[in-house]
Amino acid sequence: MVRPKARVGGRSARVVTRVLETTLEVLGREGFAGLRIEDVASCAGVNKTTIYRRWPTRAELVVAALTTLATLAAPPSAVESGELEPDLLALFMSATTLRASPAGRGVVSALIAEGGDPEVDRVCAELREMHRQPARVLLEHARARGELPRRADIGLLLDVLTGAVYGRLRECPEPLDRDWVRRVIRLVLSGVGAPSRPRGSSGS
Amino acid sequence: MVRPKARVGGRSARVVTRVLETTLEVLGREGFAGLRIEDVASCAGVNKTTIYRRWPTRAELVVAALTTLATLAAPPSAVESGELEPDLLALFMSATTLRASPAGRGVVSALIAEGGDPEVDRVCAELREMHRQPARVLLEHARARGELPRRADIGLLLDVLTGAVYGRLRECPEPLDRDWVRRVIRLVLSGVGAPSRPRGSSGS
DNA sequence: TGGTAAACGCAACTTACCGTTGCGTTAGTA
DNA sequence: TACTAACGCAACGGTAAGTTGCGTTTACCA
Repeated sequence: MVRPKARVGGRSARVVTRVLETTLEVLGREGFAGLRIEDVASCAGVNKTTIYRRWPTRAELVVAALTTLATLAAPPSAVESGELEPDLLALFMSATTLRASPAGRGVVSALIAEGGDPEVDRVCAELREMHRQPARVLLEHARARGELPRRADIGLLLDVLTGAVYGRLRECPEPLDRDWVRRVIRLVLSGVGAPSRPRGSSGS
Repeated sequence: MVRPKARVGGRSARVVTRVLETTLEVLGREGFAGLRIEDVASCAGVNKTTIYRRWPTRAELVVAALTTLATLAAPPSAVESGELEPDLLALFMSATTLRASPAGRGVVSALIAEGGDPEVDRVCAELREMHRQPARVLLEHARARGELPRRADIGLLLDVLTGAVYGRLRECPEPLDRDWVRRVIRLVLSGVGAPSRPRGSSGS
């Protein structure tokens, strides 16, 4: 069996990068339902045949775009200041930061959208779990150092926090209101029995 | 100007009812993206031309289905026992009850889905607000009788509660876990400073 | 009870996008 | 420089959207 010599550099790599990047852009503009292959092709300056040969179905294209461009799809590594509330706030606000770039909007729309296609849904669920992970770490560290009670249910906290934030992101396209996010975090942390910080002394 | 005699009873009414009901069923099965007019037509035992003449676009059909069948789309009138936690629990669990009927699944999918069409999205937002209303009333009554502190932010409570529940409904199709919903409610109510009920004595 | 026309069924049509195929051309690799 | 993987291009068939014309059914009213 003669292994065909794969061409990894040069034109092929350029095409792959451009197509996947454009896919995320169009995904952010039109959503999954409105994503047309020919639209992606023309925006990427590529013939649609090229796309079909590499990614047979629309779902595979979107899956590839979300998984391959890991640098974009990956959640921001949380910078821990050591205080739970401002760390969580910074983390959740990063969704708004992510939306600043065209491809980032595609990632966010994948985080909050139902694709309709089972394979796409699976990848979106993975992506959501990836984005939950930094928050989970923050909560676990906070519990380890006593900022959260030892019996705190971190899974439940994550469900409520991410549910509220993603729900808000889904319902209106405007950037997150920093103060609203802060109040959500305070409400939930206070519910689990975390010591509340004074109302005024929050870093902007 | 001769007013055309409208035909409200008989065949026309039967057709309208059957089509709109079928639309919700198909919406629950396939989602908005996968809803095909010809599919609705055949399932309703009606020619597709009939649908197009009455509802020119797919969006208008879905909007009509969601708004006209108000008895299905309407949220369950909350039966107040006088205690906040079990009332909220019963209210949120009704989403699962709603899903028992084929058309109810269409309503639920409209509550949690992004349509892609702006008009459909607007109606879905209205529908969500309709379903938030009973919970809002429960919370306001609870605050009025002192079960919640006077300074409790009811809008915020609703954002967090519905965000968590709808997020859960969206991510997996299984019925809501009653105990999980109860823990969400307790977490949030405890956060706002509501007196917590004993852990065991909840009317399952 | 019969006449009128609103509403429906049916078939044929255009349009749009999907996804495929064959073939010529470009450009990475040896 | 020779080879060929990968791309561009054009044309194709398939499916569903949405439209139109016309004949048929049937609700409404005199």
